[in-house]
Parts: sequence; C-alpha cells; structure tokens
Amino acid sequence: MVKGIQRLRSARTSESMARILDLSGRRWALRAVWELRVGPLNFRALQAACGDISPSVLQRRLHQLRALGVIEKIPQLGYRLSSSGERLFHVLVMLNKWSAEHMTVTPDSDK
Amino acid sequence: MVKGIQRLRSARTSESMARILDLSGRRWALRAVWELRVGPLNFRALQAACGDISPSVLQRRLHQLRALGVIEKIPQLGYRLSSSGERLFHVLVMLNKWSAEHMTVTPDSDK
DNA sequence: CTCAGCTGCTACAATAAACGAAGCAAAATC
DNA sequence: GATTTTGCTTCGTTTATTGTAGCAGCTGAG
Repeated sequence: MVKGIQRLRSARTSESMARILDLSGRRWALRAVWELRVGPLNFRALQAACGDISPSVLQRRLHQLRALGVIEKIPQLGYRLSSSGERLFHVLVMLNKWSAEHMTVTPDSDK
Repeated sequence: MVKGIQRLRSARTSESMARILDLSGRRWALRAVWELRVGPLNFRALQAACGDISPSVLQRRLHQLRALGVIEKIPQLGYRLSSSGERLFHVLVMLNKWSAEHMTVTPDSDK
C-alpha cells in the first residue's frame, strides 16, 4: 500500500457535523423528519407513516429531534418541523432526488 | 385531537428514498461517506477517521455502501467515492452547512 | 353524564446490531 | 528473511431496536 498518503489530506469533521451524522445514524431519525414534510402528524400517525415502527424508538427519536430543535410538539396536532427542521428537510429533498437517480436499478444484496 | 386531518395529506415515501433512509439509519454509514470526501482512504485510515470505530461494523458498512454503488474498492488505495458517491457527498455538504448553522448552540441532553 | 374509542405514551421480554479486543494471513517495507 | 502494516475475521459483551401489551387521559357520540 502506498505509504503516508492517507495522512496528508485533512479537513477534520466538525463537531456539529459529527453530531447530526450521529443522530442520522440512529434508526428512523431522518425518516421521521421526512414523514413530517407533509405537515404536522400526531404520534400514531407518524408511527404509521414510518411503517408501524416501535413506539419506544419513535418516542426516543422524537425526544432527540426536539432536543436538537428540529421538530416541535404542538398542543393539538402532535409534531411538526421547526424552521430549522424545514431546512433540514430541504437537505432531505436533495437526498430524495439523489435516491431517485441512483437507486433505481439496485435490488442488491446486503450481508 | 382534531380528527381526520392526519390522513388527508399524503405523497408517500418512495421505495428508493426509504432505502437510503434505512442505510443512513445505520451507524457510521454516512460518516464513512463523509470521511471519504478527502480522497481514497484505506481500511484502517477510514476506521481512524471515524474515530476508531469497530472494524466489524465498518466492514459491514463498506459492503453495504459498495452494494449501493456509493463507494468502490480500488486496488492499492483502499476505498473511494464512486461518481454516485460524489453526488451523495454533495448532499452531505448541505447537511454540513445545515449543521454549522443550526447546531452551534445546542449542548442539549439526550435521554 | 357515560361509555367506547382514540391518543400519547410506558414496560418489558426477545432479538438484533454495535462494540472492542484479539488475532491472523497476505502484502508491503526494511 | 524479518518486521511492520494492512485488511480483514472471530467472538464474547454491551447497547439498541423490536414487538406486544397495556394504561391513563382526552374526545365525541348518544
């Protein structure tokens, strides 16, 4: 293996980037944000939108997303994206676009 | 709770979107892509870049990312982003931007 | 008012995923 | 040829996710 070359490039991952990448790496986190794109959803509707995920995980994710200010709980309607969440949603729109362009032909295996 | 309203809005999540959201929901998946932004990294360098994650998870993620055509293994240098991966990286650039703008002031709790 | 149904959650046992340390064979370097 | 580096694999432990059940509070119908 060519030596040294791996260490020369840098530009460290920022703290804030590491944080959302971490949250994103938890199951259903981004999916929940994505499902809220249509407008406020209550707990059970959101649960259903994500494909009937376990309420315990959903509850946990909602707490975490609220802690980050991505979503907010509103009295009569359940949960909705905050303005920060709306912007995160914009990113997901790009991800959606990407997925449409690059994941059409892959019924690939896992392992 | 206001009745019925939850069911009126729709626009289902596409299959392809559900797929990357699922992969994204696995730990270190996006982080690995992000770390490869600087250029090819070999296994151990990538492992280190992600903060010395477990090699077993990394190995699994690399397989999954390769299965999706996001990264590719190159003979002497290890792993690098494919052209598809580069585009996914563009999405992550936006996520990075978002994180810089919206995660500066939150040393928030989890649960 | 009363009752059934819906709601937001919580509890908990079971399964799956991630961790982390150790190690190994092959390739690169010395 | 010995040593180091590399890409993994294995495996026992910890942590996360699942799925089912259930409960207390609110809501709307009668």
